[in-house]
Amino acid sequence: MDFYEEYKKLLKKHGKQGWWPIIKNNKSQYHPGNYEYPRNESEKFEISIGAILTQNTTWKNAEKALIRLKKNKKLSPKAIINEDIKELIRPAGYYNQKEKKLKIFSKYYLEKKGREPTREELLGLWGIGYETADSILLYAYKKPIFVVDAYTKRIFSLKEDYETIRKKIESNLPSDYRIYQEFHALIVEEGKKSRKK
DNA sequence: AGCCAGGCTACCG
DNA sequence: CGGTAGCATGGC
Repeated sequence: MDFYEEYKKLLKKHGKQGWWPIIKNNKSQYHPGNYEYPRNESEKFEISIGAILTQNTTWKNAEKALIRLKKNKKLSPKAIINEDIKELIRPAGYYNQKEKKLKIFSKYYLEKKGREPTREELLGLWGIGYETADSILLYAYKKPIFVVDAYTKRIFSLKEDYETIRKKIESNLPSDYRIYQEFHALIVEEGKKSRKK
């Protein structure tokens, strides 16, 4: 399958998606066509936390949790490590597991002292699997790594395992993080719409 | 009123 | 290895 053609078709159909959203004034701010995000460390951290919160959950619910963390000044590695955040992240579901995941990620985040994370390190953390690791690398660190999700498999009828699919798609696209970011977001948009009918 | 969301781990055979 | 229960809230 020519995934670059599929990408262009979806782009024409849905337009630029502006992922990953950043919380501003208590709502998700998308930035279509602007690939400069994230602009600082706290935005990188926010994207990473959002990637964990949205596991098997709608963005709407993850967003609620993110906003509550931010409102209560708890959207920082230290606060997440030291405070009880279960009640704040409750809307995102699985709050017991997700609190643990956020604490583990936050410790790792501090320990690496500003150095960029590696894929192997992220995958080694409890609570971070392929999709979450790759979302962090692609959207917070602009690494040209394609994020495979359930929609990707369904829309293109792909049955292989994660890594096989990822490499197959990557080898059919220009190695440009902006295209990877857009394509994954477009697939989610297409997947959400095509399910409702 | 059940099914599913921008998954992952643990455990089973 | 492949398959699946459990985790939990909120929207439709």
